[in-house]
Amino acid sequence: MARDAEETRFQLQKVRMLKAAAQCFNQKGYSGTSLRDVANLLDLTDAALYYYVRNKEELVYLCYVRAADLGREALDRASSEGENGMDVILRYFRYHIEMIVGERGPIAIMSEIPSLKPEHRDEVLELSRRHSTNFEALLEAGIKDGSVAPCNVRMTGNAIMGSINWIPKWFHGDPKLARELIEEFPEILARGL
Amino acid sequence: MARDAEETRFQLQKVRMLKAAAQCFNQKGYSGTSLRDVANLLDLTDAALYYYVRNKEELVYLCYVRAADLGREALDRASSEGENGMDVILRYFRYHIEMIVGERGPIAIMSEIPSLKPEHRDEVLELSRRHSTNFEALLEAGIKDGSVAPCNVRMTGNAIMGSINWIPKWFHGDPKLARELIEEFPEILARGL
DNA sequence: CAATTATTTTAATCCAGATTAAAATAATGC
DNA sequence: GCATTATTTTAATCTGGATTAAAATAATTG
Repeated sequence: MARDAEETRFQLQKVRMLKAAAQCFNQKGYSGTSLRDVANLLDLTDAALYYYVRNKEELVYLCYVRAADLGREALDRASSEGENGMDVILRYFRYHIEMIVGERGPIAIMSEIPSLKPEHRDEVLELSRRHSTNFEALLEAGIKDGSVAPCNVRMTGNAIMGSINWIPKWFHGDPKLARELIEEFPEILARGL
Repeated sequence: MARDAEETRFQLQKVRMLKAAAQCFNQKGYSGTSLRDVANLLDLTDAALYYYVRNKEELVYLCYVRAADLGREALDRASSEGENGMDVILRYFRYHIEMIVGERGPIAIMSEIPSLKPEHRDEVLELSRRHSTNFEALLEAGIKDGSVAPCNVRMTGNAIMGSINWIPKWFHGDPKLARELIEEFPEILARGL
C-alpha cells in the first residue's frame, strides 16, 4: 500500500508546516500567531493542521525539536571532518550560523518552553542540555590538543551559545549582512578562545 | 493633597507589580501566565491590576521598558567612572550581570515584542537599538585608546550582547553559580576583545 | 472503475482568560 | 468624624482562537 510514499509525503508536508510555523512564531511571537496565520502561509484551513498535529502545543514542541536537530546536525557534521579541536569548532560555528541565516531561526528563542506539557518540556530541555554538553566536549578536546586556551568550559560554552542563539534577534534577512555574518562571526567567537 | 506621597506609593506598587510580572513571564512564558498568576503573587485579584495598567499588553511593554532601563543604568554607571575603555567595558559587564543575576531577568528574552502594539513595539526596539549603539561606542572608545583590539564593532557588540542576554536561559538562581558568573563572566567576554 | 484511504473543508462548539462596571473597602486630608 | 480620593473586590460579560465532528474532495490501490 505504498506505505513508504505515503509516509514521505506526509512527512514532507509536516516539515513544510513546521517551517511555516517557525516563521510565524519568529515574526509574531507565540501568542501573536494563530493557527490561521500558519495555515494561511500554506494555503490551508486552520482545521487542516490538526491532521498533522494534535494541537498548538505540539506544533511549537515540534518546532523546538527541529531546531535542536538542526543544531545537532551542524555539530555532528563539523565533528566528523577530522583536524584539530579549534578547526572543528570553527567549522561548527560556520555550519550552525549558515543554518540560522539560511532558514531564519528556525525558531529563534525558545521562550515558550515553560508552557509546553511536562514530557515535551523535559525532552526539549534535555536536547538543549545535550547540545551544550557536546559543544563543551569540543572545547575540551581543543584544550587537550592545545588549539584552544584553557578556560571554564561551562561558562565559555554558555557565552558562545548565547552569541549564536541571539543572532536571530538582530539579523533580519539582509543578504549583505548574511555574508558578513558567515565570514566574520566564527572568527569573532573564536577570538576569545 | 500629598500628591508626592500618593505618586510614590502608586509607583512603588507598580514596580512591585512589574517585578512580579517579569518573574511570571520568565518562569511560565508570556502566553503561559495569566493576569491571575501575576495577581496571586501580589495577593491581589486579577481585576486589581487594571488599576495600574490598561491591559496585559501594557504590562509586558512596561516590563520591557524596565529591562531596558536597568541595562542602560548599568552602562551609564560604568561610563561615569572614568579610566580607559577596557576598564569601563569590564565594569559595565559586571554591573549588568550583577543586575541580571540579582533580579533574575528582569525579563529574560523579549520574545513578545512582535505582539506589542506598534507604538510600544517601536519604542522598545528603539531602546534596545540605543543600548547596542551605546555599547558599540564603548568598544570604539576602547579601540581608540588602544585598550581594545580593533574589530567589527557592530558584529562584536551583538556577539557580546547575545552572551549577556542569554544568561537567564541557563542561570536559574544557584548562588554558587551566581558568584562564579559575576567573577568570571566579564573576563570571558573581554577575552575576545 | 469500485473501494478504500488520505487530506481538507465547513460549520459548530467551547472555553480560559482578558476585560469591564459597579459596588465595597481603605486611606487621607481637613 | 466627614468628605473625598485611592485601591481592591465581586460578579458579569465578551471574545479570539483553539479545538472537534461530520461531510466533502482528492488520491491510491487492486
